[in-house]
Amino acid sequence: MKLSRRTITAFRKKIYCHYAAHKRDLPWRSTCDPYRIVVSEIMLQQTQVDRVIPKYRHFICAFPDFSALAAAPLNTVLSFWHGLGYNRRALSLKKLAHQVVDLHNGMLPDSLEGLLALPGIGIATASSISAFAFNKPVVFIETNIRTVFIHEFFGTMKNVDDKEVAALAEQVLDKKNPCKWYNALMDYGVMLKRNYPNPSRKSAQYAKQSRFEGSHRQVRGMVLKTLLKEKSLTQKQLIACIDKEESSILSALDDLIRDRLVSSKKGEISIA
DNA sequence: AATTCGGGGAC
DNA sequence: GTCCCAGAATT
Repeated sequence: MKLSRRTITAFRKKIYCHYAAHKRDLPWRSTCDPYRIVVSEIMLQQTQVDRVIPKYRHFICAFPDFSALAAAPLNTVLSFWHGLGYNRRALSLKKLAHQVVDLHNGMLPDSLEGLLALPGIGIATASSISAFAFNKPVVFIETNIRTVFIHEFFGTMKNVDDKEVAALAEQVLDKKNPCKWYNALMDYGVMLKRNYPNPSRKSAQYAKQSRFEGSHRQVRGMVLKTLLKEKSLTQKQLIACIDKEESSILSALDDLIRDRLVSSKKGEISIA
């Protein structure tokens, strides 16, 4: 879809007007420190803003820079992470900090390729960091952005492909102010979701998650939480702590060990 | 292209 | 109860 000059101008004006009136004041918006932007972006992966805010503040306070995070015990990092979910992100983030310190002299790479080479960073996060930390005019899509374009340009159409969304995102991007632009765009998407049934359901990329209650990842979470509290346990003790079938506990434990979140040495199980 | 990974709050 | 979340890594 090729947009006219007038459409582009009007669209930008609408987004920026909404931003001027309803901008969200978020803690990671008051900094350009690449470390803080990285922490916020990783935390925000599949995790709602309201839940990230307090966690982000505590995390930054406890681990103020890459070297502090790299030096911290995983146990401590995970205890700050608890409540955010997707605990592998915490491990990836800590590894990332190590790499930045050891391989990049403490400076976060500012190229997309450099960012993509870091653990836990995919194309969406690499692009977000490029925009928010380095103010680069990259084109990217995440759920709020997808919401805006589907709602504004695709009407009742279903199975809208991200390639079509990206083509629009490229045309309307304010290349002089990418950081501000994307913040404004995302805030507009948040507003839309409050007022309409989630427009992202009309995306070809839309998929509903499997239920959490009774799931394997629920047991994983319980095992990890138990180990954070008890520090070190035998397999038998661990099983006694968790009200689930022994087989599912052991399976979850295996997965956690495979992910290197947990280690088992001489029968003693603990956070890696 | 499909799965898996967490956990909490809004509804 | 259902839905969703500033996605990434693995298969």
